[in-house]
Amino acid sequence: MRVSRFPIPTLKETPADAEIVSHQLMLRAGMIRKLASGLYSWLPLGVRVLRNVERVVRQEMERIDAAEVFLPAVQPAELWQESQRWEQYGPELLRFKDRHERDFCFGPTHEEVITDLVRGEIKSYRQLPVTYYQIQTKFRDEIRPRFGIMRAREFIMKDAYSFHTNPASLQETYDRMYQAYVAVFTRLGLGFRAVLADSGSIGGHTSHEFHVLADSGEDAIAFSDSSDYAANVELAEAAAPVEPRPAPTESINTVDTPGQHTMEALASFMGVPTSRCLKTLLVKGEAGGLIALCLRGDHHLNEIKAEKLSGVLSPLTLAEDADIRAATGAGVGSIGPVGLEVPVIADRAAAVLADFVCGANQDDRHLSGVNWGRDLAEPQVEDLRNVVEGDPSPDGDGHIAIRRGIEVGHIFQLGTKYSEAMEATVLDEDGKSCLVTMGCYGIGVTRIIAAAIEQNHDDRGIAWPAAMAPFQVAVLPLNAARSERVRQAAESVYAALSAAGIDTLIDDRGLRPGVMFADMELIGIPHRLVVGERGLDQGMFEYKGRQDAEPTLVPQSDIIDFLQQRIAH
RNA sequence: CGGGGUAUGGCGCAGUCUGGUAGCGCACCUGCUUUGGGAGCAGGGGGUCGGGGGUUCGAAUCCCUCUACCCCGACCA
Repeated sequence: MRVSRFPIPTLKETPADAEIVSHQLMLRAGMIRKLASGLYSWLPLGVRVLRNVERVVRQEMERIDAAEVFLPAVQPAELWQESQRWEQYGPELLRFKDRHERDFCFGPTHEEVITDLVRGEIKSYRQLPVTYYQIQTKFRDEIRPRFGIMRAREFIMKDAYSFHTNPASLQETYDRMYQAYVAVFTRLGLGFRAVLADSGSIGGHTSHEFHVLADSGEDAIAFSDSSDYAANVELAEAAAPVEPRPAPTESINTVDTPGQHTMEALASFMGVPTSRCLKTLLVKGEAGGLIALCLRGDHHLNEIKAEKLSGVLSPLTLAEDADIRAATGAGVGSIGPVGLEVPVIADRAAAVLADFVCGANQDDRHLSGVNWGRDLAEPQVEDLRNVVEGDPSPDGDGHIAIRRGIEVGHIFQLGTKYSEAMEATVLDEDGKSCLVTMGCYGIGVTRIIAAAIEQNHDDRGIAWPAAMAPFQVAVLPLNAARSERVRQAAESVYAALSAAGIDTLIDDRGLRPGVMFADMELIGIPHRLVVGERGLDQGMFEYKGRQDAEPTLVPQSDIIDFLQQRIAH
């Protein structure tokens, strides 16, 4: 392509409302422009990157025999009512009516549509297993779109759905899909990890997320420092302390604690570490009453773990202030489990505290020297908290380290959640009707692009991994307007590279060298070829890789071979 | 939705407190010079100051109201 006919509107200045580097660079490189909150137009350069990512994804899907489909973005409410998700999904689901006042939504995902398709088309176990996939625009009305393309409302996703007669077959496809994901992210040149994950609202059980490791990531990933254990912090088990609870040494005592409403303030006021304080949270129970959740003062509640406990309302809902006062006689900040008339569930670490500090259920008063089993009943003990750096690894090998990750893929074993709700059945060998078992597998195609930039940039701009680069080579003629020799040499090498099947961009804008250099570095073209009088006098082109410190001279006659080799690895 | 902030030419900003009819840098257009790391000089075009209402002789500036966008928290590929 010629830059004169392939507009790349680069920006010298960083747009004020772009927070993270990938967002800034995508705007500056002229890949995207914002239309409205969470909605972006893709310019020609961005589209080329997008197509490259899609191509790799398609190839790896085809390699494991997944078949591509294209599904409606607009979906009828009836389908979502069948799966119960019309009610469950909440305001994130963009709903609207057509001219006949019929309810529709813009698909945030396609489980319902694909299940509907399959139940109509697949009748026999002989047709299974089968895997469909789609690469399409989806829409989620995010509470807070941010970070540009990273958390947009409209985004492109690859979703695959597999259908089976039994869990073993699902496991087999799941494993192949896992390997396909490893292949996709490896080919795209990303530093990533597969981690154990929660399956969330989509349902099902076994689940892995694929995360690109980056400090700007929105997810916290727990790793073992000595084994290959990796899990989303949401899911990582906090092992029970090995040390037993110490014997009580203090007696219970009521202390006036005016104005001490945070754990930090309370701990310093009482002269104890926050790890000797007990934090009590009141949440709504399934039966309508309240349930007290107790944690060590230095630990944080894991809401996903909490809402999975029987008796606790899901989704987890904190009690209203009025209900808290009615149940405890005090306000938030002064509540504790002693004398409380509601069920008490303590985190494993909180359950081995002795002589601890907790709220007295009277405003501005706390208790010190409190002990389970002596001053109040032994609580129900559960894993309630987020793991923290230094915790023992749940697999018993090593200790937990926590890093940030960008979730770019997620695979689930759905089981029969959707087939049951939507009555997707096939006839088995015995001619009996049985529910199909499903898996689903997502890749955030647009998000991958932002994640790749987070991992591959420097102070000059983007440095694309080869598989994503919008062009492989940039040909830069210096002073072509003054030198017919330069112009012709540049045109002929451009033609030769293009003929050799190499994606090449020639900067024929006739700008000063510095501008071309800066633009090509900003947009991240991996290989740069400078054509100037100086080099031509020696029969040379000047080559520089995006990450190279110094250019190298390459004989004109060798240039195609030379570049093909560079591009190949 | 709660808390904080912003809105002035394509982009980045000043001007707002203390009302007097809009400015700077970059970008854009023309000409000349220049040309191996974002050129120089000269000339030029472009803004209902987010919308509506009000106060005033006069509003970017003060008051009311609406909207959009950004940041911090709860949602997810």
